[in-house]
Amino acid sequence: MPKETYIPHLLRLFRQHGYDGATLAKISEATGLGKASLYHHFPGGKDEMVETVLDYLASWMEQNIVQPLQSPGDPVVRLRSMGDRLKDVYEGGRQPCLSAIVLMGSARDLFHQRVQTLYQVWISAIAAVLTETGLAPPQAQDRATDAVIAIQGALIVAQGLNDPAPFQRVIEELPEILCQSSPALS
Amino acid sequence: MPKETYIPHLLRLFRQHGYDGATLAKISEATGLGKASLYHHFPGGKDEMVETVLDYLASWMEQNIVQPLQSPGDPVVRLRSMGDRLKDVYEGGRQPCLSAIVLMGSARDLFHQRVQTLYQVWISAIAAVLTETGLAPPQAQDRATDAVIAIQGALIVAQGLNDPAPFQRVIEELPEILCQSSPALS
DNA sequence: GTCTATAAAAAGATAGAC
DNA sequence: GTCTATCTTTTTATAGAC
Repeated sequence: MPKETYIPHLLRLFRQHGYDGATLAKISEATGLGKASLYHHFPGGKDEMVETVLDYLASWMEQNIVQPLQSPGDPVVRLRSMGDRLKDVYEGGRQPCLSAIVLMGSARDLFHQRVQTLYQVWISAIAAVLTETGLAPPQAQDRATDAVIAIQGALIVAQGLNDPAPFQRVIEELPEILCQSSPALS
Repeated sequence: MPKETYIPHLLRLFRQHGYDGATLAKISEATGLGKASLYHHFPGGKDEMVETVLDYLASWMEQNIVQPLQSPGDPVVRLRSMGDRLKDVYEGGRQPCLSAIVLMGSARDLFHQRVQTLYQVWISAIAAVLTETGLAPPQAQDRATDAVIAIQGALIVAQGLNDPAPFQRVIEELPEILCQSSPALS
């Protein structure tokens, strides 16, 4: 099987156990591949596996978040579509964010640049939409940052409370709040 | 030295490397104690070390967050004092949250109950302040949850962008936003 | 309370057959 | 492309001296 086949398994596993907690034994079990086969697909070992998944997530974000945000139409509608995609990828708030996960392990330095770029791209895409609504660029940047803060925070709190409701509420409310003329989060 | 001596070192190390990434070798180096000495203080190994640090953080939160929030005075002032203490403990946004860290490793199940209780206590304390301002209990609960979401999210984004500014901005703005009659975050 | 030394287990990685 | 078997290194944990 081509190595792309295993990206969903790897994503799930790294989200569940973190970089350091996802041992080759667990990866082997989750993918159904022996260790040697894993090294055939990913000669660089775990690092290359995480890299592959992060690359996949970057292209997922480009396709499912950034491009839809750049398309024409009502800003609120476009932000709602972002929310729908986020509910998909985070399974309604039941799954944590891999970017946050890799920031919190011994692999932070290794992948920090990738995560930073991913956040920057995401924030910029939201900010571009908000400037369309008449918001000045600096305020749009702050408010877009607050949007990502709310999403990431909601994922953490949903994990902590073991209840996806906070995440879902944030996703519902975010589009309108972001487009209010009186800033809510910024 | 009594084992409390090593709590700050352990806190720093677990925040930096996560539960799985903080090996006994690193802990030994950070504390200046040999492995055998570590087991003398913490017979339960790493699990007991994390437990000890989480217990410390729970009592820190009771003293520095919950009690000040319950004291008399202007709600905005009390929430600002919470912000000051958070800036201390998270070193201005340069350090991640240990609660979030333990949620994202192989020790999640082991410590999840502790983290859940900690979040619940924190949210309830904020909600109690907000009901004082005339907010109905359900809305106060939601808005208090949003406050913790904003704080946790700001820590993640500050880590991801490698820039403490988002955290500091959230801390500055939070007290007023929470006490606005027109809800900002909820 | 701290150390050195050592054991036991787990994790990462590779060789070579099929 | 996948496997079994093996090897190396790291990690956790303990025994026993000081």
